[in-house]
Amino acid sequence: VFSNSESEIINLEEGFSLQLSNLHLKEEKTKPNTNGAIVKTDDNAEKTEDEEKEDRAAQSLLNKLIRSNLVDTTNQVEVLQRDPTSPLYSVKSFEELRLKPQLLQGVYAMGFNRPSKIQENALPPCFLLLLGSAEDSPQNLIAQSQSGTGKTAAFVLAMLSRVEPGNKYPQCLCLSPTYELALQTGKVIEQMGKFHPELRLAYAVRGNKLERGQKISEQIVIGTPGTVLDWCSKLKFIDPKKIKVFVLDEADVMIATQGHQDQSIRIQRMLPRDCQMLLFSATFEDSVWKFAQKVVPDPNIIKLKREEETLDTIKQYYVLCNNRDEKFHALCNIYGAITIAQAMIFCHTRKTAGWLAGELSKEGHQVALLSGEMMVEQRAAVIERFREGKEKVLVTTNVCARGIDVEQVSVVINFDLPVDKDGNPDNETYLHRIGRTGRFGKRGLAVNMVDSKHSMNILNRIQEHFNKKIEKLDTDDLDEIEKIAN
DNA sequence: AAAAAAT
Repeated sequence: VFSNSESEIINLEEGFSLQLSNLHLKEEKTKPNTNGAIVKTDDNAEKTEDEEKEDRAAQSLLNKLIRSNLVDTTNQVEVLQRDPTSPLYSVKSFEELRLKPQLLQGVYAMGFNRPSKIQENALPPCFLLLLGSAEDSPQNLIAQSQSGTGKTAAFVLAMLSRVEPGNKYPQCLCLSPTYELALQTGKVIEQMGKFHPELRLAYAVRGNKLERGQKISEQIVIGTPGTVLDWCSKLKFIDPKKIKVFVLDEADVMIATQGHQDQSIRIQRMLPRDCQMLLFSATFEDSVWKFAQKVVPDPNIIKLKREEETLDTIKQYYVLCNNRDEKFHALCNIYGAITIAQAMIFCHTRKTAGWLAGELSKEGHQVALLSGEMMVEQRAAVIERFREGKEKVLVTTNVCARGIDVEQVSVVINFDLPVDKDGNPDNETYLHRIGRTGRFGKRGLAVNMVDSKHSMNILNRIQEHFNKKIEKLDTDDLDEIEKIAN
């Protein structure tokens, strides 16, 4: 089915009927682990050179064809089942899930042909009933997998498959850490569910005001913690007892003490006992991981290991300066190089972000600013312009550190290094920030601006944590920068 | 420190 001829490629694009069986002929081998975990490893050992060459050609073509993570080069998935004796499901096609035709149509219309690695493993526990398992209740899940591996589509599919469009009340609830991410995920839900005529989505976000006493008729709700909590409790727009699926996107921040723990847990306590809980994130710091297992009853656990690879596609540099003004001038020097595609510049505070955007404008560089202190209407407009490519450079805070998916972003600049409230390096945020680039296996560039001995020390600790060299960059050497940016 | 918020 797969071929290099152009006519066939066009057919594939139009019909979305691509069969990828050729790429995954090898059966996966599973071997039991000491603590009941199953570690699956793709075995490529007996492939001939020709086969490998064919695989490589096929993969590069596919990547060009379809903007998705169809071909996942991940080599290790760790699955820890709630019941280690039950069979280990792993779906190789969306058909196996026996989705409603309207939903399958939505999946294919988005350009997904075959489940990504995380989807292969994460979907079965969400679909046990459909797969004809003896299990009667939907299973809970904690899933960790790197940026751009298809987490969003996995939990959106889980929600859409369980929703009953005929029932005009909220049945699925998804929480996002920020306004912008809620909008983005909402778009995915809308796209994937667009062939279900009756299906509606409500946005429980800042600025979305409803009349008192009103009830929400939409079957799915996506929102940010504060608004969702209000809608469930004092405003009573949502009856939390009727929620069947509860999703925490960027789950680690959603349950972290320094994050949205209070509100998320208060919402969770209002849900019925048999409500399915799905936690997804690219990172789970140790203490948060323990807490997750405490709040999610009998979870299935999926970990997808690809940290090295993520960092392989993203080149990391640092620029040595003595103070904030020097950082600003260094940034001006590389502005031309970073605007070849799109760039995101992260600052520690809203104030710095505002200042930096102002200074860059004064120098005649066009930049957009996005931070949490802005009005929601303005925030929606800015992120939209950035998505459309009307803005090339976005100066922002940690509000955009996670989840924001703009394909053209090829450079991430840490104008300030990510640190937590105690001033220690924030490794999780670092990985999330630089994960805004290098998406879909593309190459990405991260530049860290260092302005003191203290921040150099923080950078060194980040470098040690990921065990990955961060090289020095001379911002006066424009040739070198252009070369890297290209 | 940022984010969340009909406070």
